[in-house]
Amino acid sequence: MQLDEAKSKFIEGWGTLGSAWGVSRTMAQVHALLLVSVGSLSTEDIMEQLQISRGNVNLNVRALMDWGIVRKELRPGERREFFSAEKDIHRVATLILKERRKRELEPIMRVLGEISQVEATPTATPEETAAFTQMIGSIQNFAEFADKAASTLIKADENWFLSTFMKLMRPG
Amino acid sequence: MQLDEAKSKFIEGWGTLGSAWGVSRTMAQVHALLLVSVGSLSTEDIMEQLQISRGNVNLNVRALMDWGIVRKELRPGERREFFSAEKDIHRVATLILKERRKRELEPIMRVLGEISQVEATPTATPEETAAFTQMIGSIQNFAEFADKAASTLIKADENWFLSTFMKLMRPG
DNA sequence: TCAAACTTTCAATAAAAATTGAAAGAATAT
DNA sequence: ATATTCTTTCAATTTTTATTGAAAGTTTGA
Repeated sequence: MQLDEAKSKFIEGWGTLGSAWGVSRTMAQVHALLLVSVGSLSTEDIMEQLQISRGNVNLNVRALMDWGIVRKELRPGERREFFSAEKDIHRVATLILKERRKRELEPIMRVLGEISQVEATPTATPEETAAFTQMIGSIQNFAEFADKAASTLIKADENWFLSTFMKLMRPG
Repeated sequence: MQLDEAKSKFIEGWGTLGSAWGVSRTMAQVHALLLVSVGSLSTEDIMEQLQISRGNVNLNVRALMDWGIVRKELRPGERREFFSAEKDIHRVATLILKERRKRELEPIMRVLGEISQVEATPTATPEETAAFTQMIGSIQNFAEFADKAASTLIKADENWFLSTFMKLMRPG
């Protein structure tokens, strides 16, 4: 397979994966393109390679910068902006986890906290109320567990990466 | 807060969370409704409580059954079907992880495997090709790591649940 | 200060996804 | 065999989300 074809397949696959996880296809594709590009790309480069409009590129590179996984790069003597992706995939994962935790875990935890203080009323049987409280409690517990697990995971991943890196540095 | 209000807030919150993770809002809401309902619900119950059409209910309960987190329940002497959600949240998480692994991890792994055999051509510099191969390799490694971590996590979670359960069973 | 070279914004438009509802299909009882 | 009750399907529609492109905004150099 040729490099260009391989890049296209990656961009397509990454886009599909993204949209399955609630990231817009184009945003994931811009990310993919920057991941497999050696230097940094200008808005026009991205427009051309993905066949999308200027506004769309601008929107998506800014979103990617909000996630902390794409950086703006300024070249001396050039007025226009260039963009490059964080290439360390472990850092990418960490940054995405942190951001999703803030955007999605925290809001649902707040809701769960609020509704866990449901009071017994004549409208609802005590059994119903108890069952509800128990379900919410177990979801809260699980969310806490998942949150801690994710933190541990990030650390484990860093260690794993480090040890792999060390092995590479000291082969044989 | 009253039970009804709390249930509504949960359904809304779960729906929002779902759509952030690539699950349709309505599907997540049907799941949420079943999670906080004590018995099992009929199609009409769901239609009424979520104010959605019959076809929509049918589509979404079947999708939830595909995920293995909702079951069809038949009551003796009743012709219509009733639905209930898996209430053990750890099992829910396990089932969702398994399904997403199959649906999303496996396809992207296949693509990564294919494109990792990119060959050097006159069109692309060796540096470009090498950089690409390295990036794909690190994504493959990471995906494998994440996959193993998820399996471990599920087991850890089961143990955690078991130990919590044991404590509850032997209090004081 | 002005012009040139960019970036950003946003109303209009297009595309994608979700939803409806009625008709067709199944299963069960009489 | 027919009626009844419920489930499933799917073309049409609605809603939501993404995209465009041109105008407005910004920065830099002369």
